[in-house]
Amino acid sequence: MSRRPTIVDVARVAGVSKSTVSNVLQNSPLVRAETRAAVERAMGELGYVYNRAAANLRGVDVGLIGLVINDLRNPFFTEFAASAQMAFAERGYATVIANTDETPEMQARVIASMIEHGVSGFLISPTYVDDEEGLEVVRRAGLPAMQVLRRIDHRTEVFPFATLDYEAGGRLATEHLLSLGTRRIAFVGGLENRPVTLERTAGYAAVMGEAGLPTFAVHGRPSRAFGRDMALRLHAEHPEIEAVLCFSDLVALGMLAGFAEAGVRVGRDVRLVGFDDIEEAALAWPQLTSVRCDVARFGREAAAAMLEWIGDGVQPQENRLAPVELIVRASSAGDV
Amino acid sequence: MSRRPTIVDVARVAGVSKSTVSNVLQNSPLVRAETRAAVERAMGELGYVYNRAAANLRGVDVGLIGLVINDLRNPFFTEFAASAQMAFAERGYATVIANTDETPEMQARVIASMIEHGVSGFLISPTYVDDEEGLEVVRRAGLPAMQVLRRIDHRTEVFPFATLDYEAGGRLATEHLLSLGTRRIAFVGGLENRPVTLERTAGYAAVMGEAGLPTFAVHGRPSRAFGRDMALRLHAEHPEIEAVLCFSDLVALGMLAGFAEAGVRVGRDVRLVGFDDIEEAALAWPQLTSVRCDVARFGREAAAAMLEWIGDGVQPQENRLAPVELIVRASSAGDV
DNA sequence: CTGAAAGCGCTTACAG
DNA sequence: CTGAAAGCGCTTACAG
Repeated sequence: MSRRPTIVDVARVAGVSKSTVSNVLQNSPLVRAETRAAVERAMGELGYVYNRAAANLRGVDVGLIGLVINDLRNPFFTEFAASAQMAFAERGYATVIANTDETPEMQARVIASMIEHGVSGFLISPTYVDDEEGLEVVRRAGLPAMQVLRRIDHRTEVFPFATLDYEAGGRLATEHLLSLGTRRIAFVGGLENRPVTLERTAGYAAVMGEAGLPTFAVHGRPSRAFGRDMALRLHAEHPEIEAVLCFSDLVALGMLAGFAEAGVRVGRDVRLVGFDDIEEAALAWPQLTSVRCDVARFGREAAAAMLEWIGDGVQPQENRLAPVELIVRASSAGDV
Repeated sequence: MSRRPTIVDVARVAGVSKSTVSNVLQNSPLVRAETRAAVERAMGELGYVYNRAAANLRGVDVGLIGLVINDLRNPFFTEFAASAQMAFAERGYATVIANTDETPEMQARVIASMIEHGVSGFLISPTYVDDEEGLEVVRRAGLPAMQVLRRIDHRTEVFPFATLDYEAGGRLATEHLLSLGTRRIAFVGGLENRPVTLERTAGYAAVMGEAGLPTFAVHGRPSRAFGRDMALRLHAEHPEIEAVLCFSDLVALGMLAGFAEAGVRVGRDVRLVGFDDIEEAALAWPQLTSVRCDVARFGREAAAAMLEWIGDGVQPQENRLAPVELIVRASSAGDV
């Protein structure tokens, strides 16, 4: 574990000055081809590795992006994080990822830590915080940051916000269920008063209202367990419900299990629609109709917007809604 | 976006030298309480943030760990990554995470990038590579690295290996099925000749052999889709099979869907056991018997071992097997 | 096209 | 207990 070679070592071996080595590193057009070759040979010989910390000190972009995720274990966010990370990697950026587990304290700590590490910018899917202090430290550090999927700071002129067009998804799903002739449609899942819940519910409520129908919503943790419980409860207490639009596929998959347990045939006795279209939706039985949110593409686009901001200084638009799409399968439409 | 304050600015405001500021930063016991207080006040006033890159240059541990994951989208690895990351965060370490998507090229690139960023060590769940070059660059950089969950480099004296005791899991599951009276037990899933597959199959094969029973194995991608296909095929072509031990819960959940589709009652007509005990196992219908691999604990322990290595120089033992446990539910035992 | 020199923000002996 | 000085590995004008 001897000292790692530096540009000075490379320079000595290549018989040039360290400035020249640095120029090679910078891909400067100034340096002659033979010189470059000699330097590169020396690097290979010595096993030289670039020291970004040193470069950073001189004010160069370190090539590090901070990715702060409220719940990395949720497949939806995992997909987002993985897609964004890989898009960054393709452009030569490494990604510091942290799971805040929905705790504001964790979020504050990891953001502070990432600033210390000199990240060039942030993509943050934030935890809901009471105070508006959440992202203030980022602004003070003068770092570009985008809020994705959840907006906790209303200053979108400072922290541009990008998400999927959930409201449109809610509309599409509800219109679909109406078109099948169902009238008594419930909305299940999603924590009350969360922006995401409000958006997903809004499209549903709007379409129901336009059709002159009453809404019926039960909110709660968007988990499989909640879905299962609600399926059993709806079956027992509200057998009149003909269709359910779920806050998320996790809830819908839980309801699928709960209905199976209760002997209710999904797609026939009751129509079920999920939200997100995670991989499993197509593999469940019956297959789950769902609002597809192409989160992989969303992740790549968010990464691209961030890099454009860092690289060319073009700040992303304040609010960006990525389109969604309804994927119809057997859980809502019977034997399709 | 003016220049960020440095220790020199803090020193000026606090009326001390920059050495003293640095001593405060290092929590040196040398500095007087009042001086420390004055320095901390100045830091707060200026919004000072520590610059780790600069500290790193002086040879201090940057507090960055590299986490290289072959498939971050797989919930099993997500859980591992999230647990490890959070354990590192608790000890003040940030984590650079990269998904290599099972490609050796990606793996080589992200490892190189992390070395440039000055990580203090690696936790690597590697991609299978043909050449043995995979981790060589890490060794040359003199960095500590553990292989987790998959061993691609046999030099465990250099790259200690830690995984879960899959063979014991296979034994437990097979003994359980035998104890229920089933004799024709198949093993489904897992890519052929992968170490993980071999380990998970080994326990099954050993117990079957001891019981004087023949083995029957079908290998393939450990995905839901594969599981569903195999359920349909087994039902059609091998109705004599009484029980199935799956390579993973994903395969088992796929089989659950496939059997449902085929009208086969799992837990009665056929007994099914999964592997990993992901959250969904307990929420499927029927609930899935599974070999529980406490990957969250495994992630925390791997992180702890890494930090001990970095901090105190104690290299982890060469091969470490974390215990597993069989969780019996309805898919194998009927109405339990 | 190449080299000598200054400086990025910190830490670390060392002297006081 | 505190400060002056050197140096970590790089980049960046600038002079040649």
